[in-house]
Amino acid sequence: MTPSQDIDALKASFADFLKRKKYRSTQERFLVLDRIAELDRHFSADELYIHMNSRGDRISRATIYSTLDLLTQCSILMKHRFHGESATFELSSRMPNHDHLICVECGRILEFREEGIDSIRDAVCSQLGFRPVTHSLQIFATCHDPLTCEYNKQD
Amino acid sequence: MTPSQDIDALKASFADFLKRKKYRSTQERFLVLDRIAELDRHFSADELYIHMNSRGDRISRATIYSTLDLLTQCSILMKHRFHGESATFELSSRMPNHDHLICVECGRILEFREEGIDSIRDAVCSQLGFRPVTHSLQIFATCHDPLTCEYNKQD
DNA sequence: GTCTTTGCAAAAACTTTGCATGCGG
DNA sequence: CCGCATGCAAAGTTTTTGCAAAGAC
Repeated sequence: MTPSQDIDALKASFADFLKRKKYRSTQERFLVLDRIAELDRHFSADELYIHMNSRGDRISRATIYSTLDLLTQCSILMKHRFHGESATFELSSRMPNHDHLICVECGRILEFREEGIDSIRDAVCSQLGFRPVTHSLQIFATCHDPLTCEYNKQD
Repeated sequence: MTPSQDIDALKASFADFLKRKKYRSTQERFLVLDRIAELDRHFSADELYIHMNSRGDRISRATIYSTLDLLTQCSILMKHRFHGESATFELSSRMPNHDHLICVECGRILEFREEGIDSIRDAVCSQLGFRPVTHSLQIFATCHDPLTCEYNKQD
């Protein structure tokens, strides 16, 4: 999905951010970015930690958390907080400008694109005197067919 | 802000939900709803626990968490997960259909209303075969004037 | 060489669970 | 009175922090 050629662009962008903020360019920070590109899906900090260590990288949770925070600061990563879960991350470039629909019955997460949201975001920001960085729209909904949902206590 | 006459409507709606789901109508559950209406703002589970106990109510965290979950299930409460924070709740009726803009520099949270979001939500749901329950739009942005933001490491 | 970053483990923050007691139906 | 709900404390999760050692500049 993400063409591998994009990874170099992400690394360049990350390197630029680190330099601007006077943070150091360490091997671990770029290794984390590599492995995230490899995963190419939603993931939690701990899932990434397990992925990397089972793959042979020796890296600590502290470094993972710290690097995820840096990557989120510079918008390479998008950080989501869906209900009841630990934080979920994904590459912003993986599927630009998409949002999420969460089934409140079974917890499924669907991705969708809706062009109109960007203009709403920009309008709100200019009205309140802010410069938009990013957004996260979460729609909570139930299946029309309750049989496909597992945890419906009512039926 | 929330007229106190609304509290009875909320209680009736909660009672109805409990009956439908065959949950018991306990004093604690309605007391929690009373105190939430009293707060009339965003709050975390622990803030409510402290509010109630410093007010003289003797209630446990377990009951708070359990009741907040019930109140969220029946849409009386809205549960938000902003970045890096514990879950934040608020009465849905407090300011219907509003969303949040979060300043990524200083963490301020502003509330706003934007009518267009509802139609986007409904369109997405009908397209994907879901029935909308609620939504949460979080816009992350920076102040135009960086001086009003505190944590900007760059300057 | 200096000073940030890392790894490790311990701690903190937040939430859930187990069990005995209490109260709603 | 039966059985779910509560209170308490303990355990579970997720994330952060302190400190010594390693690595970036």
